[in-house]
Parts: sequence; structure tokens; C-alpha cells
Amino acid sequence: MSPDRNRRRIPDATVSRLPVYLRILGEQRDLGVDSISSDRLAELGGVNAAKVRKDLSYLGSYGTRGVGYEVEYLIFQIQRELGLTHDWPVVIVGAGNLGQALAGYGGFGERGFPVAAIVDVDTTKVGTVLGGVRVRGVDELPQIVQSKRIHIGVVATPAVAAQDAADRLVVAGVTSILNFAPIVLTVPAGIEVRKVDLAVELQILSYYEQRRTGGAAPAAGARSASAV
Amino acid sequence: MSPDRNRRRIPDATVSRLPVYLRILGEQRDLGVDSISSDRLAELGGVNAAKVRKDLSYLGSYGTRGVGYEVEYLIFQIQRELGLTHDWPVVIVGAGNLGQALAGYGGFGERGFPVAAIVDVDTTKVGTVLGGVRVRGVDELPQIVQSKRIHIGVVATPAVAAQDAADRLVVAGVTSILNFAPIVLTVPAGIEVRKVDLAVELQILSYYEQRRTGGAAPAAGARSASAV
DNA sequence: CAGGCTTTGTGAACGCGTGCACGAGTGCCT
DNA sequence: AGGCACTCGTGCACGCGTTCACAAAGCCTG
Repeated sequence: MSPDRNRRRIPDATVSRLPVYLRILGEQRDLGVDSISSDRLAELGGVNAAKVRKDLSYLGSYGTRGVGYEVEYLIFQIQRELGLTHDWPVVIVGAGNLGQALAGYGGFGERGFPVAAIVDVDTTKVGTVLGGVRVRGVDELPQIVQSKRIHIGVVATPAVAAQDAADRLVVAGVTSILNFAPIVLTVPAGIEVRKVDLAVELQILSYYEQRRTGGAAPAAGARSASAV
Repeated sequence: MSPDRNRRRIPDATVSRLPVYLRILGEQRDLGVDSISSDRLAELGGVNAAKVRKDLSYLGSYGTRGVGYEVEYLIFQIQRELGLTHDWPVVIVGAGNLGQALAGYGGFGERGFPVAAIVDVDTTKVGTVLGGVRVRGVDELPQIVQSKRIHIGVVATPAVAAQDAADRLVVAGVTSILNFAPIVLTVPAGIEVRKVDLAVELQILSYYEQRRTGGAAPAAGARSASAV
């Protein structure tokens, strides 16, 4: 199923950093900066300068030796590579707490991912308006996806409903899914899934925290010395 | 003093998978399963069986050859390793859209991370109640963190306020931060930070989506064919 | 216009994580 | 009791990503 990797393949690790560079570049542009070095970009992005240069080199040689990178031009190149030269409307499945927050969160639209629709199985929620978008029934999903040419779906349902939501998205024609439900989704080959699990992040922090304190309970007291 | 509480160091990649195993094991226990093989666990977790065994081997030899792992016991061991044998109360900074959703999202408390408090700089929000927790002023942060022995803070503010929020958390005594704001936080050494950037996840999906379709626009028109 | 300064782009070494393959231990069945 | 089927634990090789180090390339100054 892997037709020859189109043109230059960009390593996954790099792909996940490009959005970070992009944001920083946008901020710098807004501050009036029109040229930036890999050193500075690395500093702002919290990474290594060599990594920045290598990452950017996958896009092509867009820097100028002795000077740095032209901010405006680099922004364009990263956007082009990430496919952000146009908007990607998304559909959110699940109008619960999280779905509402995502719909109301302006960050999506600002960054090129306008919330084109929200659907929910709960008919009592249908018709209500969240973040300027009316909630529609889950049955309308295929029609919504088709008519608005949506490629990306967001699963914001409870865990038990997530697989069903994903199945419906796939059937409707969505090919990329961002999953907030704490389960592993099963999807056909060719469908890209990314997962954001809030509790997992906290559990990872817990591990390092627990390691630091030697496993003593925080609330239960019993910590001997100072916490630092 | 034993600052070097090192014992076995567990690779970061493994640490980030342990919560996934933990969740699956919990589900299986609830289904009445009391023994599970690495193969089955791998299948449910969407990973390789060898990886499961290697991951679990960092905790110790808790499996039984020819049989598998005892679910209940393994749950206990993972919880112990992750420091989940007790609750970790968290404080959320920012009572905006995202902060509200996080407070209302039951998943935190269920998984051992009860929202002990929410604070906001906006005094008009102080006093309102979100998810059963009253919003308090950001000035009260040090007192809240101390009295409730909070180690973990969640930054759910807009980007411009995030660094300030993080600074306040650190001053108040928090040592781990989960950051939802789309910026790179600068914190003193020894403070653990994890970042969740929703837009970045979508941008990564955009990349793979764009590659798949060859860069064709979904809603808007066609791009010029001059790639490279 | 030459020489020095700066910064990119990249070859190469290194380290970590992954996946294979297999020995070792365990339980079951005959 | 002995053999067989099963599954864990892990040594090892491989590949990807990170980092270093330096040559190439552009700018600036005198």
C-alpha cells in the first residue's frame, strides 16, 4: 500500500516540528522581523540549532549563508509543504463538553481549520448553536462531508462512542481523524489518525513527578523535607 | 539523601505507552478478564507484541511464561511505577473556553487528577462555578498550591498570558506543567513541561492529507502544478 | 577586491528505540 | 513423569533521528 514516496519524504519528527517553526515565524513577522537565523529560531522554539537547519533543509535550501532565513518566504514555504495554503474545514463529532470547547476555541479557525460543522447523536442537542455553528444530527454526516469537501474529522465523544464516530466519519469520506477519546481507534488502511489523550499527558507528568519525590504522596502528606 | 533515586530508568517512549496499557488493562478487568498475553495487549493497544513485553520488562518480570500477565497485578505495578497509587490534584490557570471544558471534563478526576482549583486573572470570572469548582483569583495561587499540596498545573490561557501563568505556577511551587497554549514556555531547570497544541496536531494531519491528494485544495480551487 | 566574519547546509558518528528470533520457564495433557 | 504447547524475557541487529563539526557561500569593511 505504499506507492513510492512522493518526492522528498520529510521525516515524521520534522513534520511535527514544522508547525512550531511556522508559528514562531508568524509571530516574528508580526513583530517586524524580516530575517532570522537558525540559532534564534532554535532558541525561540526550544530546540537545537542544527536540528532547525536540518529540518528546514528538507524543504529545500531557502536560507542565505551568512544571513539567515527570510521570514516571509520561509513562512510561505512551510505553509506550502504542510498544505496550509488553503483552509481545511473540519467536522467535530460530539457536542459534549470537549466538542463545545473546541467549537468555541478560536484557535482552529485562525490557523486554517474552520469548524464547518458539529454533529451529535443526541437529538436534544441538535439545533443548538455552539461557537457560531449549529449542531446537526449525526445522520447528516455524509452529506456534510461531501458538500463541504471535508477531509478532517475530530472525534470528541465519550470513549464508548468514539469507534462508532470514527466509523461514521470514514464512511462519510473523511480521511484524517483527530481523536480526543481515550481509546485506540481501528480504521481502514489509508486513514490517518492522531490521538490527543489529556489524561495520558497527566500520567506521564505523574511519572516524572513521582520519580522526583521518590514516590511520596502529595496530598497525603508524609513528605519529609522541603519540596523545592 | 538519595537524590539519585535512579534504580531502573524507564525510556521515555515506554513511559508514554504505559498509560495506554493501563487503560486497556482497566477495561479488561472490568470485562472480567484476569489474565492477558502480550499478544492480546498489543492488539488492543495497536502496537507490537515484542514492544509490549519489552516495555513491561522495565517494570520487572511480572509475567508468567506460558500464561501471560495477571491483569490486576499488572495494573497495580504500572500504577505504582507511574505514581498513580494516589491522586494528584491539579490547578487550572485560565477559565476561558478551554479551562471550562477541562474543568467540566470528568476524565481528569476519574483518572486520578481531580481539579482542585481554577484560577483566572479576570476578576469578573472569579466566583463563578465551573464543573463544581469555584473560580478564584490568580493571586491566591500560592496559597492554593501550598494548602492543597498541588504539584501539577495546567495552563489553559490564551498564548499571550501563558508565560505569565507558567511563571506564577512555578513561583507558587508547582513542578510539573501541562501547557495547552500554543507557545514554548520558558521554565527553570527541574520543572517538567508537556505541551498539547491542538492546532499543531491538525497541521500534521494537513501535511499527510496534502501529500495524499497531491496538494489539491479541498474547498478552494486548484493550485498551480509547479511543485518542488 | 581581498580578507575576515557570519551562518547555512550536510556528511558522518552516535544513541535510542524497534522488531526479530530464540532460549527459558510454566502449565497442561497423556 | 514426561513431553508438548504456549508465552515471557531479552540479546542483537537495524533504522531513524539527533548532534557535531566543518566546508561552502554570502555579506561587509577597509
